[in-house]
Amino acid sequence: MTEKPGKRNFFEDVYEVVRLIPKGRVTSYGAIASYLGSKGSARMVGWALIASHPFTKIPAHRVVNRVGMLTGKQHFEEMDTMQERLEQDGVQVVNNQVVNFKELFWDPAKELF
DNA sequence: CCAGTGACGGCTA
DNA sequence: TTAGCCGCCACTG
Repeated sequence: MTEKPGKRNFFEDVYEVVRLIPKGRVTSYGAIASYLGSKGSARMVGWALIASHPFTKIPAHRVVNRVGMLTGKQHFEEMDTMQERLEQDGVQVVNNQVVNFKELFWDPAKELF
């Protein structure tokens, strides 16, 4: 996807944060964007994940929107892939929604540094 | 170059 | 309280 120098830094940063997400935990796009400094640009985080999907192997299934809904499941290899992977991590998902999302929520700005 | 879109989030009615 | 609109940033057509 025509990686350009400079902006790619933002992408790499997203990948690193996502990779640091502990198993059984989930985070939101806004939290990552805020941690990167581009708070408000949560969309860019999602875009970065799309771009990284087939190229960079990262637990993108641990990233959901601020409601805990698996909005991006449609972008996975299969729609159920995201939910299955989450259940594999021990995260309960019902109706495309993470159960106890608030408890499983992992904030990089707080937990990470 | 201009307009539309998109794994979102926060604010206002 | 719930529903809808606008805003941020990058990419495609």
